[in-house]
Amino acid sequence: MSKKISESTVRRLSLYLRSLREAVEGSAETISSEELADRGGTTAAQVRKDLSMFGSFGKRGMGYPTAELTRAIEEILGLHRRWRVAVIGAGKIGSALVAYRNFHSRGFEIVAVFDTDPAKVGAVWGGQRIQPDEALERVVSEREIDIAIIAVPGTAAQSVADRVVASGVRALLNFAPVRLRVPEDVALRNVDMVLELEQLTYALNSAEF
Amino acid sequence: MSKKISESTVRRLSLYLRSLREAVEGSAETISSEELADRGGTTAAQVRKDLSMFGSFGKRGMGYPTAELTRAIEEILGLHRRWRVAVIGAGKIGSALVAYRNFHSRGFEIVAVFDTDPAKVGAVWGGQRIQPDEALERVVSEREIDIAIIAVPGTAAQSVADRVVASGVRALLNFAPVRLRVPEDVALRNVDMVLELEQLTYALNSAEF
DNA sequence: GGATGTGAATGTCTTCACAGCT
DNA sequence: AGCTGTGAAGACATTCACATCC
Repeated sequence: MSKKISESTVRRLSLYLRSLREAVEGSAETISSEELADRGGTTAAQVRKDLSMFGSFGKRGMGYPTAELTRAIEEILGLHRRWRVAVIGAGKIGSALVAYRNFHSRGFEIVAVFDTDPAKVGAVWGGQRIQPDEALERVVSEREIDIAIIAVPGTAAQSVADRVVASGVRALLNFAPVRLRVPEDVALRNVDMVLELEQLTYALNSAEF
Repeated sequence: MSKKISESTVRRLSLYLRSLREAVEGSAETISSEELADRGGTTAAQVRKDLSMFGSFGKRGMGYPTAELTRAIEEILGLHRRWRVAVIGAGKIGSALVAYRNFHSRGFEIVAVFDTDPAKVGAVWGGQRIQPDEALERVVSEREIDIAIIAVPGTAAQSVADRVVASGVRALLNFAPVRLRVPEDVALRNVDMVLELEQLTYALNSAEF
């Protein structure tokens, strides 16, 4: 165990975790690498390799104990604690994120929402009063935000990123269709819906040879 | 050229395309692999490899002609035509998608929206009347939907996927946090926001060693 | 017996480095 | 001279296959 962990491995851990939670609910005591593979869309060998990077969780001949492995993966992914999230941009996407129930149930707490539009500031969404853009730096550091979700137009995204990073945030989830520059100790993930659609059109377009 | 194209290559083509459009607007006649690399967050060699998979677009000593390369990549990605999209599920996410202006400007036309909730059916969003779930099969095939965006709860997602695939759709963009099973000739991309957040918490959690 | 954990083999993607055009 | 296009090398990821242990 304990080599360098690839991004794909981490992504698969999240998928295994989901299957494990279902298995725990279905009160299965153990689960095999093969079943985890099936549900996660990969192979049994891959599952074993991924897990072996972090330790030895299974029992030979038996499989993996579901409850224990669930806790182990939660620990690896940092899900043993709750995380404080700010949503920046109270447009349609921001609104959908604030209302998204899966965040809360998976340990993510939206504790601040921001917008530049004075008409929106002051409104209350899901218990959060929308705060003005000027309050960004102060509130982000006071409220100890762990993760900033950027849901502003592309033109504003880099500036928002710079400001939250300067205020101490080390993880960004960016919905704007632009490539953000961040210091290398800041984690960044992009959700880019047009890009996903373009992967689909590529597939459609090449399929009709 | 003309070997098997990897998913990463296609993803990068979308990013190059974005930079190219900016370059065209800035009226740059040509662009070098190095500049494309910079803007796309990759290396010059990677840009040249990616492009060389599809042809020989550059001039040695000069770089790539921006306008021509833009058209070439649009052609490769299938963006020389418009695509007909259905959004299934008129919740918060569906609502954000219907309102998302970048779709339309990038060649994606939302031509149908569906929901099971009788209270929502009949409402008009962005020019689209929300249609009842029962109309899914009929409308999807009549309106010749190319791409279905699945924005329903996880429990309903597989059934919706099966139905649109049966109605002839060959490309799905899934926002539900479940692994969908589709025939192998159907293109599928997932947008999974909890999974993205979990990649971030992994990074945060390992950073504080 | 049955399923894990893991080196070794294979496959895939990225980077290097330079020949070949313009 | 400058920058592309591309085989070859290198890095990385996945799959195989089997010894190991419950």
